[in-house]
Amino acid sequence: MRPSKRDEIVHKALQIFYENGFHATAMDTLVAKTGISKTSMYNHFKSKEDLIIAALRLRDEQFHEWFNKRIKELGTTPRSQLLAIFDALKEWFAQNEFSGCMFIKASSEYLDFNSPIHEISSDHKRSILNDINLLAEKAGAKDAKKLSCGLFLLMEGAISMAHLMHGTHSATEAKASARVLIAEALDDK
Amino acid sequence: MRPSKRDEIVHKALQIFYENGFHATAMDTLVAKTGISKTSMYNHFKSKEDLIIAALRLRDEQFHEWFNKRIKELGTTPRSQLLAIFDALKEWFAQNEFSGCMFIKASSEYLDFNSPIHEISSDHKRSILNDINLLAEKAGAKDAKKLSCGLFLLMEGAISMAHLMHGTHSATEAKASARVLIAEALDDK
DNA sequence: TAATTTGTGTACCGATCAGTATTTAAACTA
DNA sequence: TAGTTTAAATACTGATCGGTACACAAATTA
Repeated sequence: MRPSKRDEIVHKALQIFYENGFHATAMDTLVAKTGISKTSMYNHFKSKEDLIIAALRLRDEQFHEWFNKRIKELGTTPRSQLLAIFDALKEWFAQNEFSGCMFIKASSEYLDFNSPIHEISSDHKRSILNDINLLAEKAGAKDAKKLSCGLFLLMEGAISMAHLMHGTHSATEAKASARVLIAEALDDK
Repeated sequence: MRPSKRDEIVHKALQIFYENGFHATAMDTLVAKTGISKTSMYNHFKSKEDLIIAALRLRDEQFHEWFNKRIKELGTTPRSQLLAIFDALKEWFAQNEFSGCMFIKASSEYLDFNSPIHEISSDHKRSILNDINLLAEKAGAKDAKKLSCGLFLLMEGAISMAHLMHGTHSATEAKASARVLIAEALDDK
């Protein structure tokens, strides 16, 4: 098995699903836009849902890598890194390919809670929350769980609104509120 | 024109779109589940998109009415009403028909920024933010815009996460952070 | 009662959907 | 070089999609 072909399919499908939606992207569209034959696709994935799942797993990897790397680049201390979350978000929102959170979109289209698509999406969010929680603990928050939940919800709200309102504004607003939450969790004696 | 039939179609379509998704709900499904003939539907709406738009407008009305009413019932002062937002959300999340925000789902499926569906969704969110902002002003926040934006983002994050994680937890967490933001905006001299 | 509007049932349209069969060719492996 | 795996092109399947045509029934209006 040559893994490169499979990877090529997943990478290209991910991009097309992201900008077009899942139901709205037909397998024929994928064939037309990628130049890869349908036979090859069904050789590597037994169904469209399987391909979607693979794309979501790739996205999960990509996002985690980018998120944690960028936060560490934008902030030097755990505390500044907590705030840097929102600088990283702003950069993301500013990209013209930005089109919201892939997992929110996936779970919006596949509403069955038992669907693996829904499961992957919630797992993804849980692990992002976990990343933030580790940062909050390292920063010495008096209630790391409370702080990380607050920052996480601000982040999620900002992502949704950046998509809907089509701008980077929500990142700035989220950062302002994040500053308040961080100050309360770290400054108070 | 008898308006009752049109209303019946919109009300029933709203519910079905909400629990099944937009692309995933075929017009034939609507016919089967409502018992209303397809001819009648296309008599009142010139396309599926038109019906979706009507359903979203109804949802906007319904949500606003419920939201503002429930906040006023759950809180006596502007300040307690700001906090009551999250009690209202918790009630919403606890309903077993709850399946996330209809407008987030709509804009997740119809990704074209120029689509009227996208427009209705962003208008809806803007007016919710406006409702919160009015409350923040009445409460005497030193920076009402900042406070209302923060609470709004917490609310949006909580809605998304309640859907993904399938629980009411996010409302409680959002409320805890909201308390911090409200205290900072109202208590500090 | 006569005319008009509105809803229904049914059958249909061309397009498109996810997925498959078949054949042929190219590329890797032995 | 022979054999095996993988990709490709093409054409197809049955189901379903959004939307329409048509004939008929019920209710409203005049």
